[in-house]
Order: sequence, then structure tokens, then C-alpha cells
Amino acid sequence: MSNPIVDFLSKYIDLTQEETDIVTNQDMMRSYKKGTILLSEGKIAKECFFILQGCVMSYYLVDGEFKVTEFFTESQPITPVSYTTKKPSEYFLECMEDCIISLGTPERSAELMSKLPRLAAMGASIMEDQLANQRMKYDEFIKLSPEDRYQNLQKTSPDLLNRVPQYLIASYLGIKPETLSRIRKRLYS
Amino acid sequence: MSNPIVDFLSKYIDLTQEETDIVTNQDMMRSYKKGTILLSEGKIAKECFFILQGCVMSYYLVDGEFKVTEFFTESQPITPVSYTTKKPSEYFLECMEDCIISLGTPERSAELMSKLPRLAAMGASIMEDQLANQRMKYDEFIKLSPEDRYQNLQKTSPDLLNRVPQYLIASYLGIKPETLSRIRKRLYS
DNA sequence: CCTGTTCATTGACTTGAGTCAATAAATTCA
DNA sequence: TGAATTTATTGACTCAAGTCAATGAACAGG
Repeated sequence: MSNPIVDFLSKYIDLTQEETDIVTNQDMMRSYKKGTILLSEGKIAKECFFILQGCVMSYYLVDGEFKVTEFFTESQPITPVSYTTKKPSEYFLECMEDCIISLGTPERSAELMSKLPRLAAMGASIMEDQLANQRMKYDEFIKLSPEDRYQNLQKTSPDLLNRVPQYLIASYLGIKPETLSRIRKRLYS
Repeated sequence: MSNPIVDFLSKYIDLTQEETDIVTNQDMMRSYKKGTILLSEGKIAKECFFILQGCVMSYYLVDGEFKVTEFFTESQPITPVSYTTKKPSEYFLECMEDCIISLGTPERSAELMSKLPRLAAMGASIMEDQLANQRMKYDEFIKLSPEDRYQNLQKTSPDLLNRVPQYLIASYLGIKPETLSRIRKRLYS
């Protein structure tokens, strides 16, 4: 029986059966209802996440206004900045759908590392990957107009457009819902 | 005699004298004239960098137009996406001043890792740190207006404003030089 | 199935950034 | 130093995104 976390790790190194078992066993998962806040502004994240099922959104609340920065879906890890820095989070994490999520803690990750030393080296690769992704996201934001960003999103994550209400997509693209509505009209009519 | 790279690594773990010596010895540095291109679009990065002295800028060339994404200065590491992915770079790296830079290669870094296993674990922390920084940069870009971004830059890196011409700062902020000029006028007059 | 709420669209108007073009200031270097 | 080049400022105009407000569509809960 396959485990999404094992699949994820397999992108970086091949796990032995024993290692697979260790990962599978130590795995702790929970389910959350749509609307559940996984992390609030001002709180210190005690856990990191790996999404098995569902969709999670990160956003800031600036002058009472949502500023969406990311949507996470199946097989994506979420390492809150606050989890790394141990300082209060500046943003929220909220479940956009009913979710099944695997939780990580510093303790359990240390335990896992001691059992699987090979994982330690892999940690850098995973982080490197995520860093490269984050950079590309930033660069894309700088390079493209809102309209181009929307078309890009359609290409790269067409599913998102159906899973998430448009006014949140708009925020994610850095524009107002009315503007997104007009962009769509401009493009398809 | 202190070594900036040793100082940098010391933020993550304390190095023994022996370890310090290894890092210091294996260190390979070069100097570059202002205007030198360290990495071109289309080329695969064979090296990563650590800036000992000077300033390096990364930028895309989109329809013949500069899109500045980052300025790197003293004691900052630069790991080009292309260095990680082994694919052609989409952006340029250029020296904005005469620079002294330490070079890293996969081979020499592997060698270093084998001599200093403790460094491997640290790799993940360094990457984690950089990831957190990159996220905050992105989030700030989403949250703030061009005007606020300029004021923020003044606070966090006042030196940059003197080291780099304004039209490149403008590009970095995601606006045109004329607009930055007007923002400055709005703010200080 | 109806009702209230949330989400999406549209219109009229404002505003801030972009564009084009000219000029001024600052730098470079022969 | 002085001429050439690069960088910064300013003005007049355009245009895309924001704002405010109203209407319509989709959806959830009783």
C-alpha cells in the first residue's frame, strides 16, 4: 500500500523497505474540517504539515483585508516561517476544504533523523528545491502583468481555479476581484 | 585572522579550530571587475558564490528590458537556481562593483562535506533560513505598495540606495524610474 | 424548495503607474 | 578640464487597476 509521504521522499532518494516502514509507522495524521485555522497570526507554529488530501491557503490580514500568498494542495509540505524561526507567525494557514494532513514536530523529526541518517542530507535537497520554487514564484510575480499571471495560473494549476473562489484567486494574483472579473471578460468574449 | 565564510557558518554551528582551518584552506576566491557577468541567461551555472566584497545583481531580460530581482552584498551566499537544477539559467548575475567572491563547486562542496560531516546537517538549516527570507520578500511584495516598498528598503538597506543607481532600484521595486522619481518627490518635498 | 448569504459581474468614476519626450544633473574618462 | 554618456527629473497624456455601488448568479441551510 502506497504512502504519499514515502512517494514524496522517493523523489530525493530511494528508500529501503525498512526505511519505508519507519516512515510509514511514525507517520501521524489528522483530519480537519473546511475552514479550520491551522495557524493564526501571532501564534508560534509548533508543527509543520504535509497535505495528504485537501487544500490549505496562507494569507495575511492587512487592515482587515486578505492578502493570499499561497495555496497548498496534495503532496505539498508546508513549513511555516514561524516553525523555523520560533517567532509569532505573521500569517494564517486555513483549510479551504476538508483536509487530511500529516503533522511534523521538531521532536519527531529529530527522532526520524536519528533512525534514518540519510534523511538529514536529503533535508538540504528538499529545502533547496523549495527555495528554487519560491524564487521562481517571486520572479514570475515581478516579471508578469496580472493578466499574464492569470493565464499562467490557468496553465500550471487549472484545478485551483475550480477548487477556490475567484475573489481569493484575485488576491493571490495581487489584484481585486472586480479586476479579475474584467480580465476574464477581456480574454474570453 | 577572521574569514567571512567562517563567520557565516558560525551563525549555524560553532566550528572547532580544525574545522575552521579546513574551511579557510579549501576556500577559493577570485576578484571581478565591475560589470562582469557571473552567469548569463541560457548558461548552466557551474558555481555558486559567496560575496566577500562588493555587490552582485540578479536580473531577467524580458523583451529587452531589465527586471531586477535581487541585490547581493557582503557575506551573502548566492546559489543560482541553475546551479541546483543543472538547467540553463533564466537570469543574469552581474557585478555592480568590483567584487571579491568565493566560489563553490559541487565537487569541492562534496569534498568539504566528507571532511566535515557536521556541515551536511547545517546545509538544511542554511537553506531553511534562505527559504524563510525569500518567502518574506515575496510576501512583502504582495502586501506593500511601491511607495511602501521604497520606504521599507530605505529602512532595511539604506546603503543599497547609495551603491546602486536609482533606475535599477526602481526595477527592483517593480516600477519605472520615472515613477520612483515621483514617489521620492511626493515623500520628500 | 425557498430564503439568506456569499460570490461574481457590470457600470461610472478616480487614481496611480506607464509612456513618450524633453531637459537637467551627475559621472566617466580621454 | 571639458565633452560624451549615463542617470535623474519633469511635464503632458494614456491606460489599467482601484473604488463605490448596484445587480445577478450560485450555493448552503433550514
